[in-house]
Amino acid sequence: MLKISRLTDYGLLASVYLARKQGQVVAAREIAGFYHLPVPMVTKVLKKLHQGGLINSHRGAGGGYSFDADVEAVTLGHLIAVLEGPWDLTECETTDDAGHAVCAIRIACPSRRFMFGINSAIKGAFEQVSLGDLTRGVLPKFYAGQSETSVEQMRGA
Amino acid sequence: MLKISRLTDYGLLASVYLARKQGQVVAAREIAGFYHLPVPMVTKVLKKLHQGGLINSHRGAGGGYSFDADVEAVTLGHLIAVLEGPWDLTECETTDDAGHAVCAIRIACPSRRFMFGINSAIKGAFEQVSLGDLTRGVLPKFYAGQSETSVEQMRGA
DNA sequence: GGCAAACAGTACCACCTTGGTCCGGTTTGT
DNA sequence: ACAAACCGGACCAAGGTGGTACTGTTTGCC
Repeated sequence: MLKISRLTDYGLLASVYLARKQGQVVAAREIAGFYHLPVPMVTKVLKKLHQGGLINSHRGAGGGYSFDADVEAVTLGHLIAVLEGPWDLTECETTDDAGHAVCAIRIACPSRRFMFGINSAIKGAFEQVSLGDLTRGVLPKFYAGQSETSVEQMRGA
Repeated sequence: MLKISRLTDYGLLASVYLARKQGQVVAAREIAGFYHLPVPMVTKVLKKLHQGGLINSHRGAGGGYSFDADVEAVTLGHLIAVLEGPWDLTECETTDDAGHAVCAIRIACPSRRFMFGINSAIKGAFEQVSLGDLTRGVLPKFYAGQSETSVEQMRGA
């Protein structure tokens, strides 16, 4: 029902934590402790981020994970893509194992074309927020005329 | 995982069907037959639409549902709000029965402020599409510079 | 060399939501 | 009176989600 999974949420928190300690090696335990989250959940999500190539892992004693890239080069869209996997608002374009469209009325469907547009809009919105924005807690250019203003202002609107 | 429920999807189809036969009374059976959907599912969703005040119901033999309003006055956002109920990308602002915030780290959370913005962006996108647009199958002003063009063109971009 | 810290991988389970069905009741046109 | 159609539930199976546990493997450090 149009919700991000909690795991993805944890992933964003972990990413921000790592980004704020850019270049440093941080153990999963530390992140879990900071946010009061179950350790296994945090390790699970960190694995995903690592497999997605967003963070580096360091095994062995004193190991952990580190974010070494440019915080501006990573977008919220990128993070969600890695954490949530490929997603779509609808099954309009989904195909089964045999490659056949899941939706039986696909051709005649009145909403399919729109869902594609809405999808793009959402992904576009995600793409406009960088990890740097997240760590700073400041809105990016994304909202026309409200560039670099605090989100608090927006909430009042 | 960021998907609208199938029930909501059915609701959109039913709305379009009714909007195309604006003012006419149509039985749930007819809509279900047209889209090859299970009748009880369609009735369920029509009930929701009726309770949400979007369509009128006519009981008794020869009864059914009718859409009598202006197709331009109803937005996709309105439809989804009725069909999906109140939703949010995250539980950032969700409160339990006692009115306490569900999220334990709400104040310090680095992504909360952004989720609010993204949420608004998505709801805004939904708000830009009218039921009339859906029935015509044409993109509205919503996409700057692509006003009133077929969505097919957009897909190629 | 051995211990412990920390990641890797995988299996497992309880719970909730979702999609779908069914049934008895009420309204109303013919 | 009868049947068509909505009304309002209860009900159930399946799948996804959140969370736990356990067994490796790597590596720093004494």
